[in-house]
Amino acid sequence: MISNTSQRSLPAEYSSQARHLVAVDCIIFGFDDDELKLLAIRRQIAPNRGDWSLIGGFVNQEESLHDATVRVIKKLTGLRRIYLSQLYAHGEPDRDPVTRVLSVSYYALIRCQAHNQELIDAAGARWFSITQIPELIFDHQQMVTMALAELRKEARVKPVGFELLPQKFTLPQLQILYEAIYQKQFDKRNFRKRILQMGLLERLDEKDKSNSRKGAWYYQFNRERYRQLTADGFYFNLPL
Amino acid sequence: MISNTSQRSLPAEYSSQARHLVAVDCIIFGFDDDELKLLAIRRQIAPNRGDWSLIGGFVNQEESLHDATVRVIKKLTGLRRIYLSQLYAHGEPDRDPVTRVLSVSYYALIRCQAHNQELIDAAGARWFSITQIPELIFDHQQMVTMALAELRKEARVKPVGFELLPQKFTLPQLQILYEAIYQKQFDKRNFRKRILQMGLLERLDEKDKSNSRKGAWYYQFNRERYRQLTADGFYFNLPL
DNA sequence: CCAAAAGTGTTCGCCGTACACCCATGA
DNA sequence: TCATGGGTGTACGGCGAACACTTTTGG
Repeated sequence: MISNTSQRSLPAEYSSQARHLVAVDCIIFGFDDDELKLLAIRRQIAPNRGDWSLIGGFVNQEESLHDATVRVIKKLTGLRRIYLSQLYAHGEPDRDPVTRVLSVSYYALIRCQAHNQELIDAAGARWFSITQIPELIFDHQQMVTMALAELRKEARVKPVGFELLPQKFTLPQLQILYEAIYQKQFDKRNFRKRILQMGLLERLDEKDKSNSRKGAWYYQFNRERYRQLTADGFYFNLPL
Repeated sequence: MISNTSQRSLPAEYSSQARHLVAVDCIIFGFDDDELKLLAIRRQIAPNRGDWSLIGGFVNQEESLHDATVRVIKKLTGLRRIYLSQLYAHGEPDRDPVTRVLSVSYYALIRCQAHNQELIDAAGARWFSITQIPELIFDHQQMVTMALAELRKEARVKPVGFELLPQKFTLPQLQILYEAIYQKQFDKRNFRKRILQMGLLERLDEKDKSNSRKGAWYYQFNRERYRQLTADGFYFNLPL
């Protein structure tokens, strides 16, 4: 394929066009200590070096946006195999004060517990409760706001919540997660009824006794069943 | 601001990065002859010159994505002041066979009737019923599919349908529009009930007699009232 | 036996759905 | 007067919302 510097073989309508720096930025959500959290890092390049920033990086010549996002997340945090969804292309010419950089934001959901070790390797990475996010560079705060809105929209109609929990989880845990996402309390009985009615959870023969003497049953999300039902026209739906 | 060719004053972390061609492509919907329609044009540059294509164009150096979209639509069709919403950033390296071009797609809704004259000026532009879309270049067919899905999602929860109708419209017209969007028939009584219950339509003292002897009342959408209600936590909702 | 969290059912009101006839009018 | 499209009301069922007590068990 034609590289950046040898443009002579392109048709004039292509070669005469402006070329742009393109970055990806990633809003990474996790769930821990009964709180929804955001991963931020200290920016590693000037200007604003050391300020809090989303994970991000430039898109290489022959790399898809999705691949760039995966690469950047992997490099800066060690995380891989996480839930990723494109959010928005941010194209204001002055959004980066240095020069024009287009940025495509992605939001990501990860299971904190399964990845803590890897994150320790990421110098400067830190989790913030979404109720206490520090000042972020450029338009990153706006990206977070959009991502949260999107997460709240998605969590009603797609089983994305489970991307934030361990494979085995309890119903009280699940409810606390949803309460953290929506910053709102739900009725225990109604919440359980709705979740279980959908028939997507399997109860395991094991209890989590870390929070009570009685213990709470572990459940797991049945992905296969979800695929089947979806193919039959079923829609995940939590009227919160 | 720093131009494309004089990169020497940028920090090394910026100047060493790949630069990309970035385009916008626009899925323009209209409603006419009781059908939902898509606007396509004959591609004006090689390769694939003359093939059916979405309206699109490259993003200039100091131009936001939104501005680029407005400019491109204006230039190719004469249309302005239309409803625009960003859809997706398409970043596969080989999506354009000539060279890598990132494309950000937007979907647009316009009132056909109000703009027919301008469109006549746009050589090669044509409306296609969404049930009979011709073969489109590159990944444009996929963009249309995404845009349709998005329109169907949005039309349930936001009053976007009115962007496709004249200011004055009748309830039979409105219903036909929704039936065209969802390719599904609705019960007349229930449809009217739901729409009118929301209290967003005002009946005018005028009838459209072009389709029946009795005539159908004209209505108009009350934007101001919609803003008020939305501020109070009201959500537009059509359970179709 | 007590504290602390897990688990469970019922009632009520609203809304979505199905469904069939009268109205107005120009030709 | 009749053909054509415009307009209207009701009954039923299901689901979301509100609500309080029992169960388990480690200390």
